[in-house]
Amino acid sequence: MPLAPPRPRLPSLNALRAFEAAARCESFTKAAEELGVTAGAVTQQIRQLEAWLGIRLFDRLAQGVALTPAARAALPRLSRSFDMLAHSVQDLRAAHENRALAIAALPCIAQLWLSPRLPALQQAFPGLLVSITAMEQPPDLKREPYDLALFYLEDAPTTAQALDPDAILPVCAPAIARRLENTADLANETLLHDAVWRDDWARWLASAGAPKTIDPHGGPAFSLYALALDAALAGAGVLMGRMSLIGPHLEAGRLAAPFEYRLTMPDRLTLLAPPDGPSHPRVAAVMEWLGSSANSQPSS
Amino acid sequence: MPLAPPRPRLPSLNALRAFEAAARCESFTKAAEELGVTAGAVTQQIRQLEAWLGIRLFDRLAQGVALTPAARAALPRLSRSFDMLAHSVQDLRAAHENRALAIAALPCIAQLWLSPRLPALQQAFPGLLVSITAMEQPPDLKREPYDLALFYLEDAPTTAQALDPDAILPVCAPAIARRLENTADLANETLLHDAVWRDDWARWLASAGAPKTIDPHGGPAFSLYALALDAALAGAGVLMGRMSLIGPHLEAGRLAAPFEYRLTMPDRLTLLAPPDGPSHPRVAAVMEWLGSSANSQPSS
DNA sequence: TGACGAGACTTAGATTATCTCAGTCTTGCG
DNA sequence: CGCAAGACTGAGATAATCTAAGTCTCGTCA
Repeated sequence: MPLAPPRPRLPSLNALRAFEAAARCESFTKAAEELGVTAGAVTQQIRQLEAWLGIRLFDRLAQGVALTPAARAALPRLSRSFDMLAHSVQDLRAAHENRALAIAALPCIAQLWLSPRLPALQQAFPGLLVSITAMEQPPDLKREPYDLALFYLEDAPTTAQALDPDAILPVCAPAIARRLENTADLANETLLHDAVWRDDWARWLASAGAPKTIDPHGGPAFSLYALALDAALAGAGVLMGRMSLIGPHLEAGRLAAPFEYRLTMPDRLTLLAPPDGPSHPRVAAVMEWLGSSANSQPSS
Repeated sequence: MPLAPPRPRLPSLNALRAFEAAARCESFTKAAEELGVTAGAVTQQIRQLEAWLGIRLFDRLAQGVALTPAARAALPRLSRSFDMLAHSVQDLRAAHENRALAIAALPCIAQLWLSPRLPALQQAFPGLLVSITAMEQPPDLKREPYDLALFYLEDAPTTAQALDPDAILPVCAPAIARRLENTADLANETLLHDAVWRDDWARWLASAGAPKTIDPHGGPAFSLYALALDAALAGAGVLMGRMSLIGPHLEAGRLAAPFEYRLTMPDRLTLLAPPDGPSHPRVAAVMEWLGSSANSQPSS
């Protein structure tokens, strides 16, 4: 007795993923960002899912969306499903012999902290392949396929290893440093900023007791810290430097610190590993190596 | 420090689903059938996933495929992920007020057993919406969105309710029955078969001690039991009838049973509910009602 | 009170992803 | 040796998904 009409099946998996993200973020815009698509795409996916289910999942408010009770009730299990799915994929990836150790890092950390250490890392772990991906926000290591993440964090989760506290202080080309005697002299200099850390100058100036007449937000802001650093090296102004990032330049004399005062920061360079145990055979060893390498500044 | 290149994300969810099905079935062809696509589509999805992961998931043998150890190791968690995903969707569907009770059934059960009971069911449960989907194989109720399934099964799981044992016996139009005195007379009659139950005549004839000269596989086979039944009602031959399906016709005299002997079958009509508890508020009551309605044959 | 901004919606059209189809290849089996 | 089963391939069709650009609604702020 055959007769097999295409059975009604699950809704589109992509629509479910969009819903999960939107529900977790409570925002279509944020979900779209997370998924790497436009908000309109999320709108359509959610609508499609609502049509399939025959129920409303979000209440559309003027300002954003709100989960319906039914959607809220189903969310935890749905999220756990995607967590488990991602975990399964990690299992599969783990089978890849000698695969690259995937590191996610803040762009400035990738360029200025990790990159200089790579030669020594390669020497310490012969044959190790490393892939580095720069991103602004720490990835969800339960979900995304990275073996290690390097970010500045104030509160490190238990699976993480936070390095020694970091400090900031003004740095500049030696020629500029020579004409700076006290913080008031900064009024005549160009202050260089990183776009994300725009407040660092204000914090340092306040903490150092500098005259309030200095505009802590004047001067150019760079979208990449490395660009701001290049500008400082070229003598274009005074940069608020992070010791962990500009230490080697200070030691080598390419940069000078006109003022002694260092402001210790609450966020520390942190090594994060996936919560479900190391996903790459050498993660633990590499983490330990990187942790101890933090004290011995790389040469050059 | 922006700069956000599209991050590497999870592999295609559809590819994962295809892999899960293929791995579970250990066959691309069966997986394709389950997913309702062609085998070529599965081939391509698996290849895409293998390329993404950088590992081989199946060993291609001349005759079919074999899971690699890595794939086999990851399968259980992956399957559970999809189970949980489906479960989440059920949660969402459950929020739909007054939604239809989705019943999956063997086509012959849907047409000949369930259909005649629907009027009384509607009367017993006013306002209840019912949707019926016919299919050859019981759906995986962990995965597919049905609230109730009706199939002939030998071993019912604990969540199921098996009805009284069923029996088969030859039935035909009364005019034909009058010229049949003993089983040997069947040699001169056309035997009607259901394509799926092609062996039922052989089992009954052997059990009834009929002459071995009768060819138990002669005569036309119908792809739908209801078609074979129509042929029998029209006097085209003798059908091996299931009591649960042709009972009303016997009672009404439209069909006659030329021989007394009934062979009790090992598979019984079984009501299956999803393992995670009733997904529809009235499932339990409907199951009970259907179970007790089995004894009271519907009229007409 | 009115301009603005945030956030979601809509539609058309473009872009991808996915599927089918038809033919091929290999191998086990009669 | 021919056939059947099961998987592969590549081209082309189809369907799913995304983007883009313009709307709409409401808060917020001047």
